[in-house]
Amino acid sequence: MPDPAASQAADDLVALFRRLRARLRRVPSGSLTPSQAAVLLRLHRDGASSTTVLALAEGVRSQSMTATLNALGDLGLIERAADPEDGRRQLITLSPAGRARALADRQERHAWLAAELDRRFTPAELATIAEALTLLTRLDDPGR
Amino acid sequence: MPDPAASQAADDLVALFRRLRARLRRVPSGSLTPSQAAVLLRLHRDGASSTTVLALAEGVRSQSMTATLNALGDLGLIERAADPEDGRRQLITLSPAGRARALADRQERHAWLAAELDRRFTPAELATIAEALTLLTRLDDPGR
DNA sequence: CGTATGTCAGCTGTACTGACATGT
DNA sequence: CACATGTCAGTACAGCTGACATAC
Repeated sequence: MPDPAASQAADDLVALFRRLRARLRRVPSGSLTPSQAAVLLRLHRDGASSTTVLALAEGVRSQSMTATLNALGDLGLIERAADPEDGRRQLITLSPAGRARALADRQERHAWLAAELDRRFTPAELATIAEALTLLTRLDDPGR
Repeated sequence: MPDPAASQAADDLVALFRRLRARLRRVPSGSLTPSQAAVLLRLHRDGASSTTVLALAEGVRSQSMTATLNALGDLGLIERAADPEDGRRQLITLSPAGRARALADRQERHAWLAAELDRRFTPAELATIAEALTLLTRLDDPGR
């Protein structure tokens, strides 16, 4: 039987997720879908990658990542090249258009949420939130 | 230009959401889908309701709620009755089976997350998290 | 041969919009 | 009539599994 505080926090976390997710979905965000934007940003931050690596990083299956990459490819935002060292692998990089889009989209995507956080919370409250978010990333650590 | 701390928190919040959502999705949870379970729990907590009211509470359109309610109806977990005071409205209540399922599902659904929180965090850290979650619900407040 | 990478096809869950019947 | 409630049909997104080709 876990700590009642943990049980309460679990309830709150799930409830917050459901409601905030619906809220975030309604924020206009360029023409890219959320998963497309996430991959674009990751490529911009971490440089060239591959389907499998991106899938692991985003926590999805490689098949799902393939679909996202196909969409980004159709939009001309990424380029694929065979890895000279391993013919199975594809090196995926941002096209020039993709680089520009990553920057623009980042601005647009987080503007609403950042403004809301800034507007609704004091610096002290923001510090508490930031600390909790850092802690919560532990939930996503593998295994232990 | 918002506080850089707000901007950073917005980044972290979105990233945490993406990854934690994927994680939570993989937790086995009875046979009910997440949205079905959420509606069942709400009916159990708040009593009889209607399609429109439930849709507003869950932050979805009435058409989407209709689909969820149809699924719950097919499972025999809810009952619908015409509102005697307004023929357009349907009074939706839990069936006896629905009441039992709501309780059982609640246990099962949050067990994993509560155990993880309990396992990975100290009481002090849990307190920080609980405080931040309380703060963050403000984001979902209407308007101000 | 077994393993790893990546793709395609098909399914599910969830929400959306538009069109519409019905009741107030 | 306008308005509210609820439904059905069609579509989009994002994940999943299974089957498979290809390269190591």
